[in-house]
Amino acid sequence: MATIKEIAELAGVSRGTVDRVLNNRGEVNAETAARILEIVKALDYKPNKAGLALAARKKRYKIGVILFSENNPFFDEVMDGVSAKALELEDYGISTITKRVEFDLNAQLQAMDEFIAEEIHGLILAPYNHEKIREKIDEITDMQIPVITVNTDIEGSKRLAYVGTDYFQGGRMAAGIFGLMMKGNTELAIITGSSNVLCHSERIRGFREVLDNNYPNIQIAEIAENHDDEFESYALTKKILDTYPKISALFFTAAGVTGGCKAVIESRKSIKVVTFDELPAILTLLKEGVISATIGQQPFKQGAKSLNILFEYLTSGNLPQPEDCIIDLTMKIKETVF
Amino acid sequence: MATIKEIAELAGVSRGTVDRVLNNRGEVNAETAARILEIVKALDYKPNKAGLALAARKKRYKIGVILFSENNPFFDEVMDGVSAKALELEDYGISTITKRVEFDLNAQLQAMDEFIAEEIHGLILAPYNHEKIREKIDEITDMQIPVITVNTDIEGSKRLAYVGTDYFQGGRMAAGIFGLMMKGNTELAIITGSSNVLCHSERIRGFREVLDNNYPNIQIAEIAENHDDEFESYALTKKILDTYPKISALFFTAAGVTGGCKAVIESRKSIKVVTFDELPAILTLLKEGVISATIGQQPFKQGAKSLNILFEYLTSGNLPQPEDCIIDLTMKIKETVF
DNA sequence: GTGCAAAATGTGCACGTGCACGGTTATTGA
DNA sequence: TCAATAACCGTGCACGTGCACATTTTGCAC
Repeated sequence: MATIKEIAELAGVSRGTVDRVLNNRGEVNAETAARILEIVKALDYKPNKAGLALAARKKRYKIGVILFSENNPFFDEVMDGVSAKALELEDYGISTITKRVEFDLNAQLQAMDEFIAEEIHGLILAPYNHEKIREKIDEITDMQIPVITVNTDIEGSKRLAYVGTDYFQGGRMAAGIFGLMMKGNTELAIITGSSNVLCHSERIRGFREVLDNNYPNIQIAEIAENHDDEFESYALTKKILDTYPKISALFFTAAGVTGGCKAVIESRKSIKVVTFDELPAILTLLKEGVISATIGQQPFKQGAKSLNILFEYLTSGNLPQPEDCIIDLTMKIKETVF
Repeated sequence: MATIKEIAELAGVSRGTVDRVLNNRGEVNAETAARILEIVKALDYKPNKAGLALAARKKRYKIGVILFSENNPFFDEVMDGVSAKALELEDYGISTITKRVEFDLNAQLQAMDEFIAEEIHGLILAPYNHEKIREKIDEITDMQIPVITVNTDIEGSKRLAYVGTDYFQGGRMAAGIFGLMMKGNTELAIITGSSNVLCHSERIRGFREVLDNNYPNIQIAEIAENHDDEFESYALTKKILDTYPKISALFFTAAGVTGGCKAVIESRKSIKVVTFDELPAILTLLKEGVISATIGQQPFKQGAKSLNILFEYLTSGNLPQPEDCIIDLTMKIKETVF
């Protein structure tokens, strides 16, 4: 692997000149610069990471992390992922500050402002979906502070990248699972969350696409909306199971799963349930056979990936590859839980 | 983060003395050593990775990689994982040499001997399951060269770690998928490979465990053994489908999948097929709906993980955590293939 | 050709670690 | 008491990079 010193010797100049060319700092004779760049290209020079890290040790990067905290084990895992990566990158000048805020527009805006005041060098944000958040993200980005949206994207914002799953694809996957499980003409219902939350609407869109094209035998009897309230979801599910006796499956787009499952258990009917995430409560229901399958979003990986992207961007200027940012969905069934 | 220099200042000695204590090189006064170790512990000192890498740049680690090559796209992907990690670790003194050998005892033994002669510092091996390979692994390990078995383990050998999936768990997962898909009393057949190859026997063991305990409605009509020969598998499958007209599903433990599926297509029956891996041929069959689900073994990840474990061991002396070495199984259905 | 900026280039240090070498005390033997 | 030896410890360099500063070369007016 080539070093700056080697390039300098080959070009017949000193390390300093090569350095100036590589980091376009200071004036260098055009011919010399061209010669150096040629050698750089020929040797496929890439700066040594260890040397880079050592030299950059004086300037540390402070990364702000804003996640939701409403007794949400999902974001606990995102946090674990960030922390694990932070430990790994400690030697490379990365440190993190975290704020866990309620699911509330103003709380989030305030947290963002506080981080600006603290002069962070990058921000990882699980965003509340609102125009004002988009504006604030753009404002921060314009200050040369890269922002990563994690788990939920704010489309049209100037964020550096979105790290999370593909909601549409998640819906398709759920439909595929029902397609495997269900025989003959049958009905199912969808229990979803607030329709203005992207994850629900997109999952339903993907779900429908697969059903329409591949499984005409499966009909959607009703799409019921709850508001992340377990009791509301319980009542809703109960009513649906009473109203449509032919229903044999339920698709939860993520909200109110435990409440809904309570109604399923009480109904004593054989209902196939598919949902998202691998929270302890869901895994328990999976193990008990109430939930047939659950689609995981790898929150730990989302957290780790987010920080890694910021690290690469801040230390090397590397832009994230869009395909790297989309986290794979996983699928769990009873036999994969212990 | 503490450095050797800081520790030295606190202990009132020089960097050299601290270095001698940390790397137990040379003689140090017992009291001084104790004092230093106390400070080390108090500050939770961990050597700076960048400094370490820079200092170790003179001594490079040569890692040998032995994988099978019988037009096997699976090991191509393992190789890709190794290569990707190798690129990442290039700056930390890691280089790799690869040998792709046929599925043959002597070819593998010879490759191992050649690597010994080349004075490798570590070995990643997709082992041929044979007593002589176990002996050779032990011999290499006794020479202070760590060995990683990848994809298949050689149990009882002195290898540093096994990186790969849990075969037993893979069988359980397959059974779980059939459990979801199949209704009422029904029969299935298992198409497997050589019974002395661990992956087949273990998968069947796991498969049976789940069926016996959870799905008494599913009966195993026959377990047929082929020898990784697509035509043999085709004939075998054809015969089974003729012999047992009630059969509604096939479980391939990994060998002869395309041949078997050819017979399934020709039979024009509705047969649920579950198998392993995500080779192009299998993904095509999945997309076409011939295969219902396939269980992935993340070969890329296996390769990357193997090299990473060797790196950690060689540069820092870190021993791998057993739970880190077991690679998660993934599950793909039609809707997750593009 | 002399002076004098400006442009171009060279040099030295810091970062944290490993390691070779040299140096300074205690301890032993005569 | 003195030299010889062992036990113990300090110093300097290398590794690759970034950056501040020093130095040389060039261009230009007089």
